[in-house]
Amino acid sequence: MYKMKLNPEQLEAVMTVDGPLLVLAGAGSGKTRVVTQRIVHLLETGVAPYQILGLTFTNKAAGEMQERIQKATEQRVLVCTFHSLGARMLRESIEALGYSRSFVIYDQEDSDKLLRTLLKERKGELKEIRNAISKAKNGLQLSHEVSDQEIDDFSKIYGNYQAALKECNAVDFDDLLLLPVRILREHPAMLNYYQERWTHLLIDEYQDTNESQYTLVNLLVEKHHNLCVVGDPDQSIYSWRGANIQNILRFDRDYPEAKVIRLEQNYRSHTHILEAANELISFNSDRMEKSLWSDLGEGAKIRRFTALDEREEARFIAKQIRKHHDDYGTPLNDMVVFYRTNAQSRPFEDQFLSQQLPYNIVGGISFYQRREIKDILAFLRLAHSGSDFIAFERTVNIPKRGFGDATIEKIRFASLESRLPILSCCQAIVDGTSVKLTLKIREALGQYVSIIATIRRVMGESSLKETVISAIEATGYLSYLKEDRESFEERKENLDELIAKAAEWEISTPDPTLGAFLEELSLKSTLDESTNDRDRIQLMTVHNGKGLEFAVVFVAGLEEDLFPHANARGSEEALEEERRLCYVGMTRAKLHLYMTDTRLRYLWGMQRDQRPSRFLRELSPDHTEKVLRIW
DNA sequence: AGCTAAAATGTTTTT
DNA sequence: CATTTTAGCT
Repeated sequence: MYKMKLNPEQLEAVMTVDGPLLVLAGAGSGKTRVVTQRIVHLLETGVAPYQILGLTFTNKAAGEMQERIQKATEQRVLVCTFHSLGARMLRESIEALGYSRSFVIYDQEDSDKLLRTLLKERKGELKEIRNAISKAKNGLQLSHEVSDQEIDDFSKIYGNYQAALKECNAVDFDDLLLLPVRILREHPAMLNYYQERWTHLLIDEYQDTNESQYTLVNLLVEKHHNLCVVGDPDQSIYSWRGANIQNILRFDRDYPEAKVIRLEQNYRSHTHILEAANELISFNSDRMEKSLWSDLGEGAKIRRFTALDEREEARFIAKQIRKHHDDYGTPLNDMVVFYRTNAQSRPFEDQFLSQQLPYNIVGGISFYQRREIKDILAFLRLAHSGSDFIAFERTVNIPKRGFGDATIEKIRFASLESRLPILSCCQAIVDGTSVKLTLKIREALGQYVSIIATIRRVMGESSLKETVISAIEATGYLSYLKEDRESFEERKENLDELIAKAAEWEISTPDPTLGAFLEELSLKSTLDESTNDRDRIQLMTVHNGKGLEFAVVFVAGLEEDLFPHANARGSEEALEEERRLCYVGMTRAKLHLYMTDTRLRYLWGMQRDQRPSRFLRELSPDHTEKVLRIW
């Protein structure tokens, strides 16, 4: 009966269960409903829940979809991100590549630290090299397959980095995609196993998949061809992360028997907003034509405002928010301020704070990237794996025990030479069976090793919550934090929150091991943490707004060199991506859309004259109205 | 080894 | 300008 609410195209997408299917789903075309109901329908036709695999862009989207399916059918289907899928596959099969099952996942900070110890005198090139390695991995190139053209000894550095990761029994984010592909390619039996395990795949946001994700999917569906991909080429905004828009554009060539369905009715926005967005995106030349339409009525025109500076811009937006909230009763959490760069959030925070408007910033520094959280997690990681050099380096001198760079280097070399994992090597040094270090250092190291041993003991005997607490207590971490009285309270609160999260997770998870907990935390994105349940205005980058919708949307900072960003200058391709980004921002709006720019803006430490974004000129006056300074 | 102060460096977007 | 890295001093 739920199927009656669907339009004919949506219904066809839901009912097509066999063979490859491409759903070109324009903004607001009811994509989520179609995807969810298609899975529900698959279950109804007799596909077992464990044979279905849904892949989404964020954990949050995955969780929501899983929940909806469960509500409708009382069955649980695996829906996760590509990176979680990779982690899951590696957890089962990584031994085929010579790693141990207790591997840890390095985030960018960890990876950078590792790379830095390898680079030594060349650390000026760190970013360049890190990006090159990431690009190579996303393109599925191994170290012996890359050339040294751009960076001296690149192949060697890449190889060393990969070897060092393995030495630490760690994988980086890109490995979560690359290594599963290697397993499938190098081990036919495993390929066969996974192909039979997941017979029906469904992929959301297909326009933002990269080469390794594309290959992973193609390997998995090679046998059954039951693949449904959903996406919108006009919303492809992650090419800088290796996403290849061609993956969706060439789908019908990859699968000639594919059915293609276009969802072009928009159920979200009124026509002024929608047509202005259509107009804007039509300035892009390299795209698949489509015509989104809506029958929700004309609605309000887009309101344009040019402020003197970023403070006035924030004041204007705060005023409009007040108006919508107080006069029209729009809940605060149904309004959003979008900006191009995270740094732009400052003036809004200042303004909202002084006006006492509750707000919520999505993105920026994640809870799990805070120093105190990473410190404690590093202790836990070392207790878990024993090989994690980066976790060792981070924790060995917390609290201060007199370890400096030189000593840590010595221990690292000892570990490499003896081929002992870093923790066993420390034990050997304490026992006197490895390199000789001063008595003072040996005693300090002994203290450290026994702390890790304590955590390990609690880990074996007690709950996860107790393990986290033991990591905080055995290390004397709180007194270490007290050294900085300024930040102590806040950091302590964060640690309490970590304990609470551990306790909560432990209850809601079937097999709550420390390893699984650490894995989940490393895959958590800033987006996944945000809760929209309290009534607060949402502040976020346009990138973070993908997939969301709001009654009232503000797109701020529409100025040349900011949006579009200066880095896109001169590249038609990059400029088109900026335009798609602007399109994504605009199409989030249901009822009201405001677009603002400023004449003056503090940027890179100085005040600069700003010119209005070319995107503003690309909107026809039919759909816009100027708001003057007489609010 | 560890602190403080000066200097450099960099700001797009993030799983 | 704001944060991070380095140098120089103890």
